Amino acid sequence: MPIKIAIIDDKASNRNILKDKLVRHGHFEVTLIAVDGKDFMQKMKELTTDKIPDVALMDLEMPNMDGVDAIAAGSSFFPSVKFVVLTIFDDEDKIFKAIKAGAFGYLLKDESAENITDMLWQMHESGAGPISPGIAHKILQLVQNNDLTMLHKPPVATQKTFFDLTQRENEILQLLVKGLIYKEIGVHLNISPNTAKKHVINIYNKLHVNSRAQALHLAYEKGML
Amino acid sequence: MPIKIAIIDDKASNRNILKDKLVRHGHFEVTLIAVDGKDFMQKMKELTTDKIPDVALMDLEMPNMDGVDAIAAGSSFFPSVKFVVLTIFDDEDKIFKAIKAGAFGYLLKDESAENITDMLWQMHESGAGPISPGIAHKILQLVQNNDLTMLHKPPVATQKTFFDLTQRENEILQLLVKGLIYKEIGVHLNISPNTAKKHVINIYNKLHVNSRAQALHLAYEKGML
DNA sequence: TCAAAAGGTATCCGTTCGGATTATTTGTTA
DNA sequence: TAACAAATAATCCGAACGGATACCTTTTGA
Repeated sequence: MPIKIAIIDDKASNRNILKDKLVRHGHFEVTLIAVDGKDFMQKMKELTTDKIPDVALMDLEMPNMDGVDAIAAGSSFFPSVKFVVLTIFDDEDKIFKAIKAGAFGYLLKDESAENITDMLWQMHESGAGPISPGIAHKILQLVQNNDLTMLHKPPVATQKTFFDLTQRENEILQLLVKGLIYKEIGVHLNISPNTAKKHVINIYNKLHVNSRAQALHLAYEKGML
Repeated sequence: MPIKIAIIDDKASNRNILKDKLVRHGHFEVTLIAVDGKDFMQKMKELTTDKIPDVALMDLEMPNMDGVDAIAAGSSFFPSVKFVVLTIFDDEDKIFKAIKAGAFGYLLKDESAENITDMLWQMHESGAGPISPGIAHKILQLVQNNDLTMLHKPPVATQKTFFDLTQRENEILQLLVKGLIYKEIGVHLNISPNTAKKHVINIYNKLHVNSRAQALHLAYEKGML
């Protein structure tokens, strides 16, 4: 049984070349191709079970919904999918955000095509997430330097990792989680229920969801509380 | 100029085989061999400047002074030396401790000799610490779950059935959590949306709540997922 | 200083939800 | 077998929600 792959990249040539390399390998089957995170989430919802990918190769910088957000949302809603970043970016910030969002691997695009397919195959064999050597090194340094220590005792910027909710929106998210209705949120914050609603809708847009339940799901899964 | 290597391992056969492989490669020169951490520190102090190793291949479990302590001490006193763990242990605890102690790389002994020499050479070329794929994967997971891994706090005894939800009700709760609406729940379970709704209302009654958000809140807080 | 970003308010509309009620069918167990 | 829990299903109603849109004020950053 071939490994089912999803490719998410806003650049057509990237998508095509990658798909080519994968199918040529023989053990891979590309079951989903998307041009950005939003497109990916959309298409995932419409897939039949047998087409749900084992692996999602995710670019990072994309319009509408970037890779980090897509991984955060995707790994919550489709936990069986292994999200592997495939990008040209190797800065610690992006690496860190992607990992915290739920990335299972992180590959650089300057890796040779053979290396990429090999590492994906290795992942299937060993169960270990594929990571480019240079990235592995940076992750190690991340652990070494107290970039992690700040996470032991969350100072301020802990949940600012993704989705960039504003101060107010975070406040309101906390109340949403408790199950308050608009009217009650309004009372708690001394604002109109209409305003509360406006904020909530804004939150939905940022999280790329469209109901309380979905928002709470994401919030809990990604530790935004 | 060859890369100067130190080998620290309490097992003679390991030391010899490794040394053999390295010298055979041609680019390496073994300038120090020690049987444990203490021996390593001792011998380092007596080395002439031109013999100070570039890399120290450090086993972990050793008498007198183990690898972690040796890395901690060694990286303090000899900051120019890159300490690379070479061991059979791949548990997160050892990995984490070694990294915090100052390890620059982490290789597993089940790596082939060619791989090890290759990765050491790569390190010299790229400046990135050599890390076995399986280890890289675990480090990534360490970053991902560091709040759990580091401050491992077993919450409460496993609860299973808190509010005596029936089988079906639990199924439906799972779907509720994902943000499905009645119609969708019906489709997923091949039942009428009305029935789905009935179940949900029943769940609310058992949990003593009256909205999806509140139900999810309880479900997450009480670990019913 | 001037344009964005963030926060606040309101209204309209169709959909979904939560609650209550009633009823049939299928197991289980006393 | 009688009683009961669980699952299934339908209907009615008012409340709440989600989405779009338009407008205003305050804060902030280039």
